[in-house]
Amino acid sequence: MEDALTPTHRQVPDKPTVDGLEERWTNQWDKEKIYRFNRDATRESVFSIDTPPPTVSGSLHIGHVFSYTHPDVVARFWRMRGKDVFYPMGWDDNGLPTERRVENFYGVRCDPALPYDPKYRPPEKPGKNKVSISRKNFVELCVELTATDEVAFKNLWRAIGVSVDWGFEYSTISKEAQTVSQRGFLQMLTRGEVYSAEAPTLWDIDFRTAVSQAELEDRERPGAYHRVAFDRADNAGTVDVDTTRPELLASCVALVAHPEDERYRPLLGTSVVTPLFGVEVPILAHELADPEKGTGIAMICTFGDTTDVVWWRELNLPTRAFIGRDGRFLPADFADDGWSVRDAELAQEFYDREMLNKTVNQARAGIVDALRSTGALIGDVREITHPVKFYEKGERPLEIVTSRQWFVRTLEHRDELLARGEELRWHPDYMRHRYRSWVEGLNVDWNISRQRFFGVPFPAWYPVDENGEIDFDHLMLAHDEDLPVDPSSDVPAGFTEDQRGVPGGFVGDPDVMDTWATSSLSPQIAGQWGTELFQRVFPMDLRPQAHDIIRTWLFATIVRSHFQFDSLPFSDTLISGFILDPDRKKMSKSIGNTVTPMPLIEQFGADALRYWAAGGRPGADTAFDEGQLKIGRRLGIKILNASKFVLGRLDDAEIPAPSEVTEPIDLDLLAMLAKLITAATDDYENYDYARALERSESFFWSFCDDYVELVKIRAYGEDDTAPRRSARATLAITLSVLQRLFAPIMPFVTDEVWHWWHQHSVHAAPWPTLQELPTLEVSGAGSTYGPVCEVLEAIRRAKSSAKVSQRAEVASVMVRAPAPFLASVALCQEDLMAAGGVATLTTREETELSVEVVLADSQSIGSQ
RNA sequence: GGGCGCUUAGCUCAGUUGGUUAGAGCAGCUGAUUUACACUCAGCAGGUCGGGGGUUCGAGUCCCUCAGCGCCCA
Repeated sequence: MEDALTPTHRQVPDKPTVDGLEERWTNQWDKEKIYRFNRDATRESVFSIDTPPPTVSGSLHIGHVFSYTHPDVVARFWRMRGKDVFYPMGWDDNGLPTERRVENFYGVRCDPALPYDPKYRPPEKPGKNKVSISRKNFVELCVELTATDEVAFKNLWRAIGVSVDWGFEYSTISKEAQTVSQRGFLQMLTRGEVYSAEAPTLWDIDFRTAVSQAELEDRERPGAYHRVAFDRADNAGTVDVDTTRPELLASCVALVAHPEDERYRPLLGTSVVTPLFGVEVPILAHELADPEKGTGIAMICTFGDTTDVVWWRELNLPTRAFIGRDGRFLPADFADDGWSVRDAELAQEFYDREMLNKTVNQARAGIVDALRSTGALIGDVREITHPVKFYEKGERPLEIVTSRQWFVRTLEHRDELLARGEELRWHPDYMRHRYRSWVEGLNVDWNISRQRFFGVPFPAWYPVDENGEIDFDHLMLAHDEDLPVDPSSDVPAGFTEDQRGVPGGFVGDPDVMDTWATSSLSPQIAGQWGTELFQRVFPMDLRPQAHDIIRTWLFATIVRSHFQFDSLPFSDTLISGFILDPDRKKMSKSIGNTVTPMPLIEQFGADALRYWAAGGRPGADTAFDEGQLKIGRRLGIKILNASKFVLGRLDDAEIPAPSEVTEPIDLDLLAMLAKLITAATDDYENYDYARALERSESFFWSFCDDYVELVKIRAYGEDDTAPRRSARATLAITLSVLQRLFAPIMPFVTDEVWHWWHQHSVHAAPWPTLQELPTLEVSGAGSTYGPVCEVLEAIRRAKSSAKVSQRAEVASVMVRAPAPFLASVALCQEDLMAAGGVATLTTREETELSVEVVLADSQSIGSQ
């Protein structure tokens, strides 16, 4: 500890500059391996960070600088506090965003039916029409492109001084991540936490994949209410139903009204007949039916939306799902036993003519015409705007199709998951509400299978029976020691490749895992689950992330850790806000208001960007402000110059010890410094780096402008006197502390100035403590400094209003004030007179404070 | 519809448990200027703390209510 703080030399450049510090110190840190994790560390001494792996297929923007600076600042603080900081870095490269980027970048499309071409190269420029290539070729291109993307990301991370240990770099498509992911899956399966089922699934008809509840978003879309008359089965009249989706009439399995709704109560338990198809369906009651909506009675179809799924499940209704994976209507058989249909032949004929193979929109047009001509459509169609569920990356409304998917049981663990959310420490605390309302609102289990290509495959195969049918009930799983496996090229135990897809043989599970199913294991991947490392770093200390992925990444990570380890995956989470453009709009590629960071680093310096980022408090959306970059740059320059000034004059002798601080003003400054250390340390421990910065910054500017000005004549005088030694010791101590307080936020400039008088990096130096200071009475801190500065200000004000130089001579100063104030001034009288160029200073005890300043060669100027 | 956050100087934001005259930076204005720093320094000006009501000796801060903005969930 002591050694790292003891100055070894003084070597101050003539013209210090903040330009070029990034490359110099980044290289030096690499060389000295400052950020390398100590693998022998015990869990107690470790501070581990569950770094967010960014989506590398996205574009780099200023938001990355913002959100990655925050955990880095925290990491640097704890490193200086003596923790063994485990700070890995990952890249999230699997998943749909990468597939889309590859499709557009190369002009290709994956067709799993095509054979692999080992010599395939994509066209130089993407053509107008996408070229179909095999799955393996497609995946190879994904791997290739993400590798170059990752280099660009890594360059930025290094440029802004993110202090990760690059020895722990991972990517979510790597073999290691796939192994962890498949192992996690197999163990969930063993414990019964995951299941596969043929079930209603949220489905994007363009991407041809299932999506999960977390990937939904509502979009306002035009729609129309159609009032449709259903004949009562007893012919006692009609029941009118408003619907926005008349094309689902064939899938109608019931009508539903609220149990308390007097209008429909008498009808509960009776039946109606669907128009056009003549299918008899019951009228049922359910709380979710909204009496205010339309006529107050709704059609339940399998499946128009997620409410239909709830009704279908809770009311035990039959399934008549006809929308296929391409969004077109599938064949229906009205002669089937499950139907209670008046005239099956007529229904079949109508369906086959107006519905079969049609898109949703085409079928709707046909149905509406037919309803109108039969008189079942009541009144006019009423156009409305209503929220429609979309896949967040999709372009057309989601459909709900029935398909076989893998689900994680989240619903039945809702209460435990809510409790985990309460257990977690959130910064800021109010972000816990986001998690709670998400978990409370879950209505389907977490679907983790995607019908896509670039992802982690499910380590499973199914037997094919003698008739060529897939037997989903007799799953064949990979063995742990064989992981990772790809069931599309690997073969299950006891089979050979030539048995693939033939009767009596097998097929591999065709799907890949949702990207969150892998990234939710980031602590296991980064911490190398299964090795000795894992016990040293898990559960992690900190999960930093943005608030938009609380319902996905944070939630999913908690689910996995709760199941696997019966614990939280991390004790604290630090939620960062979004970056807004200067007009306070969210930055996004589509609006075109994103800001590219690299040119800003060149213009202002990485420290300036970090300064701006560190000003954003946890959770607060922050506007991008170039003005803040200028101020950050200015602060960096000031740190250089102040350090140069202090150290440049201390190069001819030893720096006096703390015990040699004897002058009251010096002791008072150190008392204030002690308060600053305590407060800033407290701020950092509570993840309030912004406040720590603010305190340090304001102390630093006062130190430069007031304290240094006050003592510079005493400190740099000719004779080696006790007052001179007192000032020199104070300057050295304060500078040392301030350089370290700024180090987490401005790592480049602080390491530059630290090396002017120390051998090793400031980032390996200990965090400042009160033990470094002389013994002090802290409670009255500022009682001398404050009054002295007030008099100094009065002198400056007098000079400023007389429009003369601050160096102008002052003939006399008269201070009138209460006794304690005068006593403080007296303690620092010589410094004050020297700093102000004052010839004579007199005091008089009075209740009101006033300072009278008489400039040399001038009129008396009074001021208060 | 439910929830969360925000609303303080022209702009960006601090303001810890209610307690002197509400702070900072930027921008503006007035000046200074060779001995650390023009990427500087000093000074000035600028606010009925979103509106209304309440609790209190005392409210930017606590309570109620209204309005606007943003986000989350349904």
